[in-house]
Amino acid sequence: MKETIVPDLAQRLKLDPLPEMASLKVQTYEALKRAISTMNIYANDVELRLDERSLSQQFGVSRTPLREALAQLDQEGLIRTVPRRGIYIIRKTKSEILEMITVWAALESMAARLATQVAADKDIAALHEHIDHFQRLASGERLDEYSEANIKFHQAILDLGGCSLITSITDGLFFHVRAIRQRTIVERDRAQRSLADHTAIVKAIETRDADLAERLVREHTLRLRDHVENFVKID
Amino acid sequence: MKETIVPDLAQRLKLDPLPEMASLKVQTYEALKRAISTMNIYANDVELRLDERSLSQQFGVSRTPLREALAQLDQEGLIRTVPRRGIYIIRKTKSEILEMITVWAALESMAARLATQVAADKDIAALHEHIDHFQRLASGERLDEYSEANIKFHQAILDLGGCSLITSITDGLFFHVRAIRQRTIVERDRAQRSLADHTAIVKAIETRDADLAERLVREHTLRLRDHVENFVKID
DNA sequence: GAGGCCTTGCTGGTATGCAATATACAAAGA
DNA sequence: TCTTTGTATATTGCATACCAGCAAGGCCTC
Repeated sequence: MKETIVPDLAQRLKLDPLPEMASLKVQTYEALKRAISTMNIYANDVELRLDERSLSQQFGVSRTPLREALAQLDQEGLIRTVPRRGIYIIRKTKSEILEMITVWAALESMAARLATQVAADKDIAALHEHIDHFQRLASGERLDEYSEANIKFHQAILDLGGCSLITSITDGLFFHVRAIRQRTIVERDRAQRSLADHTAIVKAIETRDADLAERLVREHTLRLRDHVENFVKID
Repeated sequence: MKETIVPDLAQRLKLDPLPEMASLKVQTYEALKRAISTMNIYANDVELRLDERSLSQQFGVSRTPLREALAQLDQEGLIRTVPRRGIYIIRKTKSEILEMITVWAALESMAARLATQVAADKDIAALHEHIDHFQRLASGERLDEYSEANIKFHQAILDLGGCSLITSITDGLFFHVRAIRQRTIVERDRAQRSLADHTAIVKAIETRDADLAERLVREHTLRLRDHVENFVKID
């Protein structure tokens, strides 16, 4: 294949990277998901019912791409469409939340195990930044920022496992966990305990102790599970 | 709420098991999934491309419910639709298969741990039937039946964990694992090893040894992972 | 006045037509 | 002969119209 001067010319002209116009289905899906995650689903006064036609008007698209977006959200468990009744935003039950944390524990402990085998030293070292950030926020007042930093740390470990399927599953899980974040009363002693746990976890990964890392992650997350089970009221 | 005699009457009349006319979308979805699972995706001569119009004619439905079914299969990772190009049946890459087995290992080991805590004795005892069945088939010739019995055993453990989210995720995983079953060359010594593993796993669950059960399940499944990595050619 | 029946409107489900675009092929020019 | 460009075709994305089922409210009957 003979190379022409076109590629160089294009770069020199700083041509449009890529408009990358996403399909209306995807746009609508993301807009809906953002809207659902923004609103506090678990408040009592929110309207849980959606309407295809009014939504299509608000978004300025026809019902077809909207319905495709809704179908995807339905499969992800964020909404539920009942034929000839309506479309409802789903509030996860407490037992469903507990199951999600259980799966989270299983996957992250496996990711930690994998991390001890495949992660690069510098990537593991980067975990300390998460701990520092977490520590700063743990003594502060901003509960949501603290919670977000906590999730970020765990996502970092999940990434370190190098298993994209694990991260994609847990991403979906964290969406729901975030939604009930405002319901979780995080005491300060729990924050200190979490900090100690995180430090121990990083140390275990650094020393490439697969069994220890797995156990610490599992126990840490299952403790959160027990905490939610005992102290969080959802239904 | 006043109870009427209708429920009893209905049962007495052996009324329709389930008229429950599923929507065309669901029917199409299930038909497509069945078709995909029936055909050997990994054969070389299969047509990997689908066509909306011809499919809608074959199923006798319009494109709309068909597209919704396709969108769901797309999200599940069975197919992939490329705009203005076509719809393709996806062959999972080897690394994707390995990741699925890794997640499987993580979830089943957690399920085994949960089983030691929540499962009833009689349900655990029922595992022996799976082992017996597996043993009979392990020495036979029918590779697919052997493989199916193997999956059934693992699904039984997953069920014993009592976590429906785990079972729903692994169900999706097993679909793909089944698809490459015909590609896996299962040697007989592996079958014997599996049988020993299964027996040890059941024993660990029976004695309510959470750590042991989890470890045995994890190591057993990760061994399968290594086996696939080393001896199965997919791409 | 109360209860049952019927009408009507609202809802999601389905079918189909139009638009946009990526690909392949053919034809024309260098 | 090779390259380029125009066009035809094939394919999905999107929009609109219609259909069927359920719920609520009004009306009729007892």
